[in-house]
Amino acid sequence: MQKMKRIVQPLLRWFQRNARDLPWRHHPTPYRVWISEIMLQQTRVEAVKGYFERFLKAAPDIPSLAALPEERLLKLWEGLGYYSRARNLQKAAKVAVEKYGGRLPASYPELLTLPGIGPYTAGAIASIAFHLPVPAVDGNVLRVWMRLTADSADISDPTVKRCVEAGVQAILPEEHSGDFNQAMMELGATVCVPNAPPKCESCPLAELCAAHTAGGEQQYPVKKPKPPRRIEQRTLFLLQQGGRLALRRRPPRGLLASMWELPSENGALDQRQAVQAVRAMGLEPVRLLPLPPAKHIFTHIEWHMTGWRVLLAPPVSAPDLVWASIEELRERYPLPSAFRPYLNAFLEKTEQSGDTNAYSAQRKQ
DNA sequence: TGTCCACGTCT
DNA sequence: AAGACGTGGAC
Repeated sequence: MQKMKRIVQPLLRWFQRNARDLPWRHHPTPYRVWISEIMLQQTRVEAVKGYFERFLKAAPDIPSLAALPEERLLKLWEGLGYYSRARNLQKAAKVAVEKYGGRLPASYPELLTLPGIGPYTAGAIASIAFHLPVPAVDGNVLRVWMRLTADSADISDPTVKRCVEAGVQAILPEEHSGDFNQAMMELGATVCVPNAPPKCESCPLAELCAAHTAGGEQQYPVKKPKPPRRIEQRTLFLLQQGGRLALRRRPPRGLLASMWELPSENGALDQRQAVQAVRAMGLEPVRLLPLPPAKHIFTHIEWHMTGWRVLLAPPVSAPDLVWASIEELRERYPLPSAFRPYLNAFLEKTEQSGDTNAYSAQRKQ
């Protein structure tokens, strides 16, 4: 498959002229490349842009990342999703401090041992930051490669990815491995896009592309359909008292681990059941007002939510809850996006006038 | 509305 | 090997 060697020069030249100007490309130090690559796992460039610089400011180097309090760390990650990425980032930072003198190790196999760094990310850091000749095959590269070779193997199969890694390894330009890997990903993100239609008119590799010359770009890549999501009914409570809102910490494992949430119960509770549930938390409801239903879609679950706004009789004592002010909702407690519709309902009722805070700003976008 | 991106990593 | 783990935007 040395034939694929012909893509190298046109691709590198195309990348030189068409690389997007992205914040993490400015000073591609190992630390910056690492943070950006973890943020970019399963996450679009546009979503990461708003997080990268703020994160770097809060944790400018590996020791400061290792020392960040967990709540601050998760707050910096709030809204990005896959929160275990943030925890693994910090675990790896601690390993780097203890084992590698506060730096990332400059070798692919050592990078692979760090939490949160798998084959793709190890390849990306090794090639982009350390200029080592290692492939970095992500979903973009896989799609580009399968189209270039008109290969109808199922990319859900892990062995197929290993074949593509071997193929890239065989043609990788030793002196420009990082640029080559980035160029493949950039082409996949901006030209050889998923779904209809890839922009073959502006592709530097169109004439070398087996799928294109056969007129069938869109048949690739082939992959297994995903299993359907399961639907869960949840009832959320907006427990209000003196302008503050009750929050609860989620368990440290599983869905939205260690994030904060609105107190909630399984099932769609009617008013009578909701009163019982609130009493079971150690609180005395004065009035319950229904809130509109909302839906949140995770990869594998759909939450169908109903909500109750609950006015409480003081004094109030519930051991598992904290009472957060608007300021603390914004600055302190990491809250996943799933709760935003109901947090907004609280803020709309609580805000004095049209002032701006983090959530009302997000709401207006 | 629903489907896809989104192989990325961990378990 | 296959399921868990978020989010938002494009179409």
